Amino acid sequence: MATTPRKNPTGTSIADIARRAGVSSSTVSRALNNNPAINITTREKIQAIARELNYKVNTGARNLRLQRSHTIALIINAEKVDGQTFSDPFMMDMIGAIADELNEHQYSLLYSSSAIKPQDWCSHLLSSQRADGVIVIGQGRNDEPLRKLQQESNAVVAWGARLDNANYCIVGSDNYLGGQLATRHLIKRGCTRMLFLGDVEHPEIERRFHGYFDALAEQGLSSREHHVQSAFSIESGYQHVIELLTKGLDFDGIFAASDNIAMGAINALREKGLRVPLDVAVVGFDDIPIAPYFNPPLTSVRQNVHLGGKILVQKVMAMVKGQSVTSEIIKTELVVRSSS
Amino acid sequence: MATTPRKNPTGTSIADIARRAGVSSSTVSRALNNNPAINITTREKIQAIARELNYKVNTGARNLRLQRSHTIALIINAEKVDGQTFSDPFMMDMIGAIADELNEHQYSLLYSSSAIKPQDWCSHLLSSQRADGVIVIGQGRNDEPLRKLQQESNAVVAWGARLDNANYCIVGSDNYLGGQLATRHLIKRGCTRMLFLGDVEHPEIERRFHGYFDALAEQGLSSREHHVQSAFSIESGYQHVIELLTKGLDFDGIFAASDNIAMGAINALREKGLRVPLDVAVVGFDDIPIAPYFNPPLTSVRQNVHLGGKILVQKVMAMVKGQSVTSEIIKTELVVRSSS
DNA sequence: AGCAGTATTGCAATCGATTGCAATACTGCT
DNA sequence: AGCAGTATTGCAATCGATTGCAATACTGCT
Repeated sequence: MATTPRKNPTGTSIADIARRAGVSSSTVSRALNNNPAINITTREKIQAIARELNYKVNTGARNLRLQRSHTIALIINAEKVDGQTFSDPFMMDMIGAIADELNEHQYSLLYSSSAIKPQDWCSHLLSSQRADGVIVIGQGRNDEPLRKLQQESNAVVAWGARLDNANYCIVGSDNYLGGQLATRHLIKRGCTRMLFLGDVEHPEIERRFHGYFDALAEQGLSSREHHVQSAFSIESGYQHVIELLTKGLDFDGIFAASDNIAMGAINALREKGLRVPLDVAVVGFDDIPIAPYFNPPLTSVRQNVHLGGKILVQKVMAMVKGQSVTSEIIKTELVVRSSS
Repeated sequence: MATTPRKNPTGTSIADIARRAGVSSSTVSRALNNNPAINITTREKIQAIARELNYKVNTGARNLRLQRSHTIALIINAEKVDGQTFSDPFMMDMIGAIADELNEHQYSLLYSSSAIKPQDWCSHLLSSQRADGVIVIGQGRNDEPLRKLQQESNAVVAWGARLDNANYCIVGSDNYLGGQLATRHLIKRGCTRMLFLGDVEHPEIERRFHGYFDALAEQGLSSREHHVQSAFSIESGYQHVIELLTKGLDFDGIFAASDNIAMGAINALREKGLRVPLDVAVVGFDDIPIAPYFNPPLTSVRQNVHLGGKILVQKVMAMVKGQSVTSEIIKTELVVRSSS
């Protein structure tokens, strides 16, 4: 079945309504904006005509005149694996939360995956006046592009971890606390030879590692191996643990930097005949929707994604309005299940 | 740390370059568009100045003049569960694929979650000239809003199942085939008392059910229970199976309309002491990234999400260009793992 | 030098909505 | 009737980029 396109009659413009109502477009514009300067009778007549003609304001034209875009850009700053877009339920939740909150503010959401090169962020979004502000999810291994973006714009908020030389506003989970909670829990469960799985080049992961490291130190313990370069994917968690076990590394507790990594790790452990949590206890991070339904149900550090999305939007909106804004860290909590 | 906003100097405009170069803005515009009517020397001089001033075209203004938006709107048409945004790895992959493909075409992606009411789709996106075309993921229980959208616009593509009275372009997986493949596989595995989990009010699910139903009929089998109203969530799969088992329903095979449902179902089975696949074999749909890492690894019908995203974009772009376009069904394949 | 013919450039309008200011219409009063 | 004062409305410019058409500059020729 072929869907043959018809020419879209470009819709109704203010000029059309003006002609129909026998007034000037200024009057129509004011009437539609409910400007009390316009006589109530005229106003209602014009509004009726607008309804009848199914008039919808041309957002582009209005934004041009008003020198704003009424749009926030969202950049998912995550590297792609094998040309495949990074896929994490955590992201989906975050995007949803942001979209809903922007909707509350009557703002549009311009979505950009990492397909746009960081050096083009500015040109693509801000300089070309496409967005009033930018939300970036993830700082990446190097936050240089983010700092540059902030320099050229006045409304950038990133989801990530607080960095010393960051000039942009950061909203993120208390990753350090999360790392501590997870590790203390593993210690309490009797683990003594612990493994951290994650790529500490990512600031957020580094904070998680730091909390983990300090919690171990509290008890005079040290980490078996920590600099495991692991992306956020299930596959990488699996691969790394297989490798480590093949090398004969001995451990009884794993703190994984994400639930995806944790799930991959558990698969590797199972494959090598190790039981979770009996032989190795595992704690993840994120508490994605599937965590309680994994086998074994995953102990995880919960990030409050919906609150995070909401705050990200509120910060960026405040900056757009010219208000001054501070970074914010959101509490994390440990959700204990059977994997530990 | 407070991030104090500075006023954004609105960037450089063509007029600025014109002043600087001592020419008219027409000349600048033409030079920047590499119009050969402009002397090559002038052209290069102007381009150099533009680079120096870090000029970026104002997309809004250009689009207004050119009567286009160079933007495609993406609507995730999925109901929310408990006010939480629908979250499925499948969606994330799809969004990523669409974003990447649009990026190839130099188009922007305007994202709208289901927070916008369907009756507002048109006003929000098309009438207000915000998007040249619309991609809708999911037809929902009732595709009336979609049909209306198509009527008012000339570029709507939906991801879903072919419906008789649909006037819009549809791209989707071969759900019927998927249902058949899954069911024939279960039959071959020796299942005779089969259960379908899914909400057949959704056209896509209905197709899956139909394939399932017909495959059963081929062997003279019938479905134990089919009209299980199950959303796409893990929780609902879990809940339904718990209820059915509590009612004492007896079955040895499950075809779940999504991997999420399948994973929930498996949890319920396990909780009730049933083994997968020994007591009950389970097949899901989607083949989300976690499927092979679930325990047991999930047999599932794979949807080619990346191809799907690509085709969705190509269709909508073709329609925007005024070309005529046909609906398209993408092959599905069964990926057999240990859950069956 | 003068002219036709081409090469370059600029004027002015346009896309649609908004708004400061001026113009007009109306009101109520003496 | 005439006037001040208020209530309504419209003119014209503006946001920034683009483009048809006209104007100007230049080229090469006799």
